[in-house]
Amino acid sequence: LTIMHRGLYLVRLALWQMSDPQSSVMDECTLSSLPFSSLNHPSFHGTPSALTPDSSGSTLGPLSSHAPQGDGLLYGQPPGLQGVVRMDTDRMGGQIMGYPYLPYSPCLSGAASDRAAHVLHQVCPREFSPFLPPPPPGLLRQPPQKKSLSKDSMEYRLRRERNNIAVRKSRDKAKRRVQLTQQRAIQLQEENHGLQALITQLTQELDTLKQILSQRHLQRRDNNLAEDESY
Amino acid sequence: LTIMHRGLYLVRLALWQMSDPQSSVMDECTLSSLPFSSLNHPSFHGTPSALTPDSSGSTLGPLSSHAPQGDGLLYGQPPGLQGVVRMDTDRMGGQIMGYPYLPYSPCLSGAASDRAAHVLHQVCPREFSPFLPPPPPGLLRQPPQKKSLSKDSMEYRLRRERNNIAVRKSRDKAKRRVQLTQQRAIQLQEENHGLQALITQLTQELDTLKQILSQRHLQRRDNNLAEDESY
DNA sequence: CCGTTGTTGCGCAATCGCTTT
DNA sequence: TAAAGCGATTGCGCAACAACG
Repeated sequence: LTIMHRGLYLVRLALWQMSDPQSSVMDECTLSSLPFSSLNHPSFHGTPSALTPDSSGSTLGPLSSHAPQGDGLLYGQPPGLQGVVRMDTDRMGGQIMGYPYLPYSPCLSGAASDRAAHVLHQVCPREFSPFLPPPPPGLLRQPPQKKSLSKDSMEYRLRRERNNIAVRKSRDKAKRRVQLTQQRAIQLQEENHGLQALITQLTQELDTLKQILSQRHLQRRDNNLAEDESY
Repeated sequence: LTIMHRGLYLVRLALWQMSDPQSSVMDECTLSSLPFSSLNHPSFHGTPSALTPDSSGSTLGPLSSHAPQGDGLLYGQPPGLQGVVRMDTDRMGGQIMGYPYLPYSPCLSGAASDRAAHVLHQVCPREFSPFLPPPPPGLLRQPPQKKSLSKDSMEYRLRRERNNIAVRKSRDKAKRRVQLTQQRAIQLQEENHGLQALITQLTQELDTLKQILSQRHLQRRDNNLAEDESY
């Protein structure tokens, strides 16, 4: 079991790394264009999604609120709900080598967005709105109750397996993206150093020339003065 | 077991120092110091680790080999095993804002070090060595059988909860790191543009001065010629 | 509207690296 | 010196969405 496991993993990893993004060149700048959307909205909860078995999940509710270290009080409780903020990258055929990959997350700031998202989730959560009158009940299913796929159903396993594949693919893509960003940052840094050196050199040259010019100027003025005197 | 452990650790350390990708440039400022280790070894399998319950995992073995689309044949089988390459960042209090965070992955360049690790893995894998005679069985436990923590034991839940907290923390850190890298890349890019502009300006200035100087030169020579003539 | 693929947070298990015993 | 303990990482599967088609 595990041997196969490792073997297959190695194969996948090797193949992945073989892809070898030779982005080393990428000439000068580029990157400016940032076709990134941002900040999706939370959307509602009541949608049980098509792939939900008997919901006998392994969440193991209790025992989750003591936060051992002083990690800043965070990480204490197991939050719930996820994926409220997305970034909608890709969506054009898996373009990884396309430059605009830097601004991955739309909320480059606080890292608190997740928790914020959760809060937001709890704030405007449930149904359409508590302020609006309930829509005609004949047009919406309160509990959509799509399909309660049993855990051992073939359909369920098929869906799970497909999703697992998608997940692996997506994570590989994310990893590549991060690596590219890192490479790019390093490259940019080196480029920066080169440019700084060039600027230093140019500045020195300029200073030299300016000095020469001013000396000529003085010299010429002296000459003129001499001529005036001799006049 | 632990002997091999330490031995492999040394090997790993050596490999790390051998790899050292960006030894080429990067001399100037920061970023050069790469406190990132790399190349962990896989270590053995039979060790149930201290935190392993009845192993009634939800792996759900079968049904896992059809790879629907043409995703490149990868992502087909459910691999197993993980964490072959580590980087051992942090380890100083969670420093995130310190610059040296770019080289997250230790294999920024050829990505061959990973393969090397894997190879190493397959080369010296299983037990102490197939070539050595088995050590006195009284001194080593074949299946260490640390503790078969039951899934519902308090100890198990405590460990799980602690690990969950650590995982959340680690992932937050990773996310912050990625975001910082992106920010940094963007900032570097802007800086690059600024430097480019400066270079353009300096070059123009230099050209102008050079022209002026050459003109003065010509003028002075003409003057000299005139004087000579009038002489 | 429904089904499929892509993302993402989370928990689990395996391991690693380091400290303590 | 070896083993135990513990936090940190990471691959993986699951479930809930999100985005398309």
